[in-house]
Amino acid sequence: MMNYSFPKQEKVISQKIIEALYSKGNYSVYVFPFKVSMAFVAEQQANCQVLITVPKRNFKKAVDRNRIKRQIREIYRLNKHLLLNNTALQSKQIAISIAYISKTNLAYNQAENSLQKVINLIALHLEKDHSIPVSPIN
RNA sequence: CGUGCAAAAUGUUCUAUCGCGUUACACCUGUGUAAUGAGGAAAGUCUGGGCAACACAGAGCAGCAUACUACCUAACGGGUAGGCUUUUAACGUAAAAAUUAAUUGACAGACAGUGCUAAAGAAAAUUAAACUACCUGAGUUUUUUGUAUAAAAAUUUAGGAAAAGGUGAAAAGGUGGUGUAAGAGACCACCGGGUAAAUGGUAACAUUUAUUGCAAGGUAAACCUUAUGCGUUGCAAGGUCAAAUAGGUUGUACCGAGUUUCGGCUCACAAGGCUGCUCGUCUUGAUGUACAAUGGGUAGACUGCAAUAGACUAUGUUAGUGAUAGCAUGGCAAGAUAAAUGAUAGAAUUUGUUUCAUCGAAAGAUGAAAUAAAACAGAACCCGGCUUAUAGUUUUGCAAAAAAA
RNA sequence: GCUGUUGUAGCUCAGGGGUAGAGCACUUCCUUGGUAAGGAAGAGGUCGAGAGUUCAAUUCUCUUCAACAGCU
Repeated sequence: MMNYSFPKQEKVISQKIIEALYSKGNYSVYVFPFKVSMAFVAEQQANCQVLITVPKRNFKKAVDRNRIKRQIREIYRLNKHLLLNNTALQSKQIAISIAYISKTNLAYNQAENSLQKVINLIALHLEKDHSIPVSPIN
């Protein structure tokens, strides 16, 4: 049975993690219309935490931003099993930020394909990282 | 009948699957069940208040805001009614006025004072000026006539006057007449304005009468004057709990002079706070010494904060022209915090476009199918307003044109 | 959420009621064997948008749009 829920523990809330996501030279993927970056964290309640952002510069109105964020959240919620079922993740804790780059409204099917591609790339990176004994953080 | 503009009202619905926030309950303590979950503007942050902290909040100056009258309201820069006013239309007329309807107004004061008023124009602000043109007197020249005189023209000069021309946004009441050398409110009639009184109205103001020839434009969204009001900062206010790191921090007493009944009082100095400044007022007494107390505070978390409560709201009724107020009955309805209230699929509803069919002279109407669209916009401490944005539908008003009767 | 500032030529900025300028950049000419520098001339503006006050608005007032900054 797949777990499609998306509780609050799986969202990035701490400001320190957000700074870590954007400041350090982390692993990042660029697949249109998303820019995804990833960081290793510690002492969090969930294995994988997600931050979804839509820039105010591209979308002036709060209605548009909210709608795009909700759509991205739905896409992630329905596809996160691709990442969480990966065995490489079991021993680690990561944070992911998904930024929406495009200036036009979101096309659902295209965005779903892109996000699936991104998740696969991240899973690949995790497996490679697992082969290296020393993790880059700590 | 349609179109456009303005104002007001309304602001699509249902099902399935998978999810999110809050509250309640249950237990296996992180799951389940149930209930519930965004607007008329939630927006802009333009305003008034609640609430909170700063001295339970002082005076003057400065500063800011408001500005016809009466009323409503917790309060307001908001609203209602009225007055005056702008524009348009109708009616009316020779033309106006008056009247009616809609509409406009940051609607106190420009004889308290200071400034500004370009270019153009002769002259641009307190009794202004004279370019062309007008009139009178004097001189010179020319022409006419037989001469003088006289007349006419040109020119110089001394005045008159402000009517005509031209400039300008504005040229010192307007129109018509009398008058005059020419003219002029110099005088007269009507219109407009000022002053006073009476009447009506709570008042703004209106009407009538009398009187005044009527001289000093505009700008106060220039400074300003008058009247009224305003303490400052905002929930990132404020309060509680509290890792790591760094190091201390806080309270009390003593510490200038005089006096003393040893409780204090007065004076001086210094530091700090209270609104930008001044006054006034409050607190403290440097450094240091002694004693006492363990905390203070950042990341973060909780609270403030979401309701059996209120300037709440729906309906009815009473009072009032109305805003609104009273009474009766019913209702209690979001609370997130990198920020919930959704996503996907299907169906219905409304509207547009295209095609087809029927009716019709035509405009068009009805039905079916396909396709597209369904506005503006997302609570963030809470209420009252204002402003701005809004597809489609409905209502009201206005505008212009065409067709038919 | 709250508080403020700024929009003028391609760029950086003046101007604070009387029809808009400076520097750099651009165009043409002169100078040089040629280029640069230098000299002379020229072009380029809805003064963010819409209303209002005024005879007249880039300037004053209101509304609105955009950009930027500060407060944890």
